[in-house]
Amino acid sequence: MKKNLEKVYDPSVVEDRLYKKWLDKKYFHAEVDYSKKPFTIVIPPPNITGTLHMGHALDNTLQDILIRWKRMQGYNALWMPGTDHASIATEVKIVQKMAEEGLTKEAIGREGFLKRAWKWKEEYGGTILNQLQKLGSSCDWDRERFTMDEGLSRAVLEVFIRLYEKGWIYRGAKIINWCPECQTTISDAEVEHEEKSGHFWHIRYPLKDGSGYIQIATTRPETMLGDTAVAVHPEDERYKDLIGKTVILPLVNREIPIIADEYVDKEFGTGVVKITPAHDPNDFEVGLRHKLPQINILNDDGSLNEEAGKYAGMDRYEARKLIVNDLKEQGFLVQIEDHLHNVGLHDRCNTVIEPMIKMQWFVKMEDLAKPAIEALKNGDLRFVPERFGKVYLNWLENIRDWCISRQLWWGHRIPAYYCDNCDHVEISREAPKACSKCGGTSLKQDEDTLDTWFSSALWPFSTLGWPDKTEELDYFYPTDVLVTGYDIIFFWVVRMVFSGLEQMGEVPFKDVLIHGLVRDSQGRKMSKSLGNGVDPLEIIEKYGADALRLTLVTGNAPGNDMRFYYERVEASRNFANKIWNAARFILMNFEDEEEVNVELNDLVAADRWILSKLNTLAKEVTENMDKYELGVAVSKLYDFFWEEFCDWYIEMVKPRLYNKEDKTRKAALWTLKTVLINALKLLHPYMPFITEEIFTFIQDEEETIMLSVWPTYKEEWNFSAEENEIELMKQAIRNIRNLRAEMNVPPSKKAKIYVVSNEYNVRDIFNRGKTFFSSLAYASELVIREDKSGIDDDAVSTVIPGATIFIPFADLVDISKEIERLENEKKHLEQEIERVNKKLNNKGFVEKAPQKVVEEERQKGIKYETMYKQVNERLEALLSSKKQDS
RNA sequence: GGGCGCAUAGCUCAGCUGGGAGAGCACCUGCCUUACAAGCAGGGGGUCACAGGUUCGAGCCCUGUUGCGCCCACCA
Repeated sequence: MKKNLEKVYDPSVVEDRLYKKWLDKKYFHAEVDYSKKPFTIVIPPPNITGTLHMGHALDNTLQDILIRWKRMQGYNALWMPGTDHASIATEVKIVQKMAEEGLTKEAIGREGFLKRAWKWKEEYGGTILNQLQKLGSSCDWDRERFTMDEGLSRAVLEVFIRLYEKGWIYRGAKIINWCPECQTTISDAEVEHEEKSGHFWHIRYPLKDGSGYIQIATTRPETMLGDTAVAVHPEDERYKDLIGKTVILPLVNREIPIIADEYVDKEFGTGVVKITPAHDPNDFEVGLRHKLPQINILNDDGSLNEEAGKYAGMDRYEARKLIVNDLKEQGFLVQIEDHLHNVGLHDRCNTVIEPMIKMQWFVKMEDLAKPAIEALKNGDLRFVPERFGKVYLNWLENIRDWCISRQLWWGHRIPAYYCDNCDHVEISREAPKACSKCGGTSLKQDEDTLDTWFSSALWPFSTLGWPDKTEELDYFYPTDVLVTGYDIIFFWVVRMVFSGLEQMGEVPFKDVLIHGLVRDSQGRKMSKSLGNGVDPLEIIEKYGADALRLTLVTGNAPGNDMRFYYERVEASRNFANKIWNAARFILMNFEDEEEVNVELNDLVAADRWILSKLNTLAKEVTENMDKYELGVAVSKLYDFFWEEFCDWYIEMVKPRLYNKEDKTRKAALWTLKTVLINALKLLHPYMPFITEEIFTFIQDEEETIMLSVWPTYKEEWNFSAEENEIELMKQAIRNIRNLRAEMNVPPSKKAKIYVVSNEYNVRDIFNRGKTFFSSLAYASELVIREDKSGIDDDAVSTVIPGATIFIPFADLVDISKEIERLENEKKHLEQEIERVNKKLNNKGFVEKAPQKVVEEERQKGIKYETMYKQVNERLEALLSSKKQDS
């Protein structure tokens, strides 16, 4: 080592250079290798329309930490990357872009549209992956996949056909969620419920026999145009006699029956419900039970159709106003009540969805859900934190059939072919040449595509080559952990689990690590419309990817939301700066050294202490990471590096480094380098760039820290005696600093320090600590004695277990102030002794608490007793000398 | 209606299986000490939301209460 690092660390330069090196060297690439254990993560594929936001940054930082860590532990670590075609999001985007050119989907046709979409994908689809690289993500880019790749599309086709053949995919006219804006069906999971203030319109429907009226209440009066019955509860005394009678639907003048159904809640509203089977999921069910006609009154764009008579062609809300008005004029409207109710919105465009009956494709969920439920219950699948398992279960246990067809073009087209001649439906991997039933040759493929989540549900195995029997699949599946946000459990996690179990016979991953949302500093969701989003790339540009990554994992427990603060990024950046400077300092001192070969026997107490601390650190950090406690792990690393290593150890060894004659200089250098390298390794998953930059600078023999060996606990580095010794030194130094600070003594003012102890062992410790003790405690000289003879009576003092330390600040110190200080300390010690004694005199504690805890408490008691005696002695001496003075 | 989470220092949050309350930022004091002022040393500040209970011992476990937030659900 001859040169040194640049004075200032510039992440923007270093990060790009290192990432390129990692790519060139193919460090991220994983090949099947049965001699090693695999560790696999599949990325939650970002949408090709996406650009990196804080949520991605968090999600991918967590994954990268895990994958880098496992790679260093010797696993064959594969992080499978790729993107999702995101059918609706992408299609909307492309339609918008076409609109700017004055074009529509219909105008250019399906083929033309898909051509454009693919072109768009080629152009922008990789954007987010490039951005992930800026973050340092160590994905195996050679294996990048896209949900509409040839292979993955084959997987989709295969799954569709298999499920169809099992009878688990079917086509049916059922009530579905329709988005009038996007003009497509959406699944239940895509409907967001929002409480909105609306009205409750009370309307009376006249009885046909002229005997009066029956009063209903509705929040959507326009749907009355599609009413085909009025329902009451079978046991409702008020209406019992009316069951079976007929009412005349106002405005429409349709005769509809009064039926009885348990679905009606007697207590709610008037106890009478209008039944609109075509536009309400419950009414749909009621309609089926009573064989009611279904009258669809809506067009696909949300306007009313010809069934609506004079209201045909009007927008649904416009019609609502008019209908209310007409009802009022004709005397059918009884009252209008303010009412809070849940409105279903499409999560993509916030349009109020309309339930409608349409012929669609569905996945029957019952049999698929069962094994997925079982997998969680029997422990094959585990959520971290565990509570999300309940969310998962709750969803699966109440799941309804999954509507998978979409009236969109961008996606996997449904492999259903309809015979023009006989209406037979042919499900086939390839377009059939002739109808298998009638032999007709004119077949048309279903126009619809599949829900985008249908393909992402297969991601953990489709990316590994399924349906082919590949080595990759055999080796890397099931994956080890899935990292994602809680907002996506229903959409994706659930569907991957049942798909994996069904197609592969095994869970797609063992653990699901759930994280929360990154919010703005005020706790609001980051959103485009609010404009409060923080761009991760700007943060990386300004502070470095390491700083961003560190910020995102620090002080956060799994599953909890976090707020984003610039101050916290600065703190992270400062830590990177600290690491850099520590390394620079160490290198500086190596400048004239060719090689440092040291044995453990050569190490002094301070060296052993830090080594021992490092040893414990490696153990604890690994344990924390095993439990996905990344935030805890990283804060331990932070504290160790900054406090123990920089603030204490480096300061302790400075005198040894500066003295070229010092026989322990080499030991210090060796220890500095050893601790630094191991700390860098432990930090590498969190801060990959700066650790790599320093590591490769120091280590000539290894070309990357990425593939270096993860530090483990070594019995020979366990030095508990030296740990205690140095902790005692630290306490002495801290006490002296306190004294000086309390008396406002400037650091430039050095002072003679006396250590008085009647214990040989303690004096020995101070003797060994002389070198650094003097510099850290601002001592001009350190005198170690057996008794206090010859020390000025007005010297200030401080007490540590086994020793009293005196500083003769004769002219700086006010004796009465010193007495006050000692009295405070005495009081404090009295309190401590009392607390300890209380515990030790408590029979319950001594008998029931673990031996270790009791013993610890005894030791504390002994320690405080000694200190108390020392303080008291000091105090009495001062008091008597004060008397003499006066 | 059901489920879940949160309530700890001025702010934002950690606190792992119960064993003497922590961090970052902010604030106050003193230092440009030859790695780092993006720094060093020191300091103030908390009946861990409230009320019960279990325990030798509770921020942590149990019950209830209050406040905030989230998710699910077909009261029209």
